[in-house]
Amino acid sequence: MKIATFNVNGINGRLPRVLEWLEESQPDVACLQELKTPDAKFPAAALRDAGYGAIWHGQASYNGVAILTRGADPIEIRRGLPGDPDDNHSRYIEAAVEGVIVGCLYLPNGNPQPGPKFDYKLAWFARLIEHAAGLLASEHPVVLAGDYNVVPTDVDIYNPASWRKDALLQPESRDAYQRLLKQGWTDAIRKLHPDEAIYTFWDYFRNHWARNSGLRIDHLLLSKTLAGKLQDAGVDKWVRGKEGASDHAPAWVTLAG
DNA sequence: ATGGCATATCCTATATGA
Repeated sequence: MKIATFNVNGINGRLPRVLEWLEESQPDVACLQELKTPDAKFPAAALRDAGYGAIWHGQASYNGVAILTRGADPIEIRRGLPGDPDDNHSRYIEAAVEGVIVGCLYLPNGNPQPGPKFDYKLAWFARLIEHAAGLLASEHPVVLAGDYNVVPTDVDIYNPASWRKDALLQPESRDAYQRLLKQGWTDAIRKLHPDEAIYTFWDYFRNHWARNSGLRIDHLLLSKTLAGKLQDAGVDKWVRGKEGASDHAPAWVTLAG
């Protein structure tokens, strides 16, 4: 089974690029973030015509997450993280697909920091860690895939010095990511490529794509029960090089069985 | 400290992103 995560930065404007990627990469499951569309304008029909069933949690202008499954409809488990009834951002959706629980997440960016947006990021992260503990305790096979907005280590960015004040590199952000991993999750790309510089995001500024000045912020975390089935993991970097691309490229894993 | 670019919406202006 191939599971991918892709921050599309606007599903409607990006639809031709997304369909092109689905056709080429053929993921069985695709987690999408930053839909930037209300529920009513989600392009479900076009995706169904491409062979994918979908569930989505949209929001006008910002955020928004979806799970696509090839040749089937995802079975929704929940939308939104528990722990804060006042949080109205669409950043989490969870489904069951062929016996695997798939959590699709869009963690808050947190800039500028310090400030309320950074506080929200850390609070959301704490809620994710709490929810993830429950998922692990269930002993179900689980993948937590999405845009974590965290550069885990200095290997995961072309030049840490120029981003040292950014929310994505703060010690608090990195500590939260490590606390999550220490529950027993496996960062699939880093597990299979321990030393390689691998990026999933290149901003639109300063010719960063052409110079490969990227960041690794999109991650697929595997529960203990799935880590042993990890076969391959990578990034569809070619997607970022297309005309009209998102600033993120899709990341993916393949699992045995 | 700012801006560079891109997306979306209450669109010749503003908010957000990372």
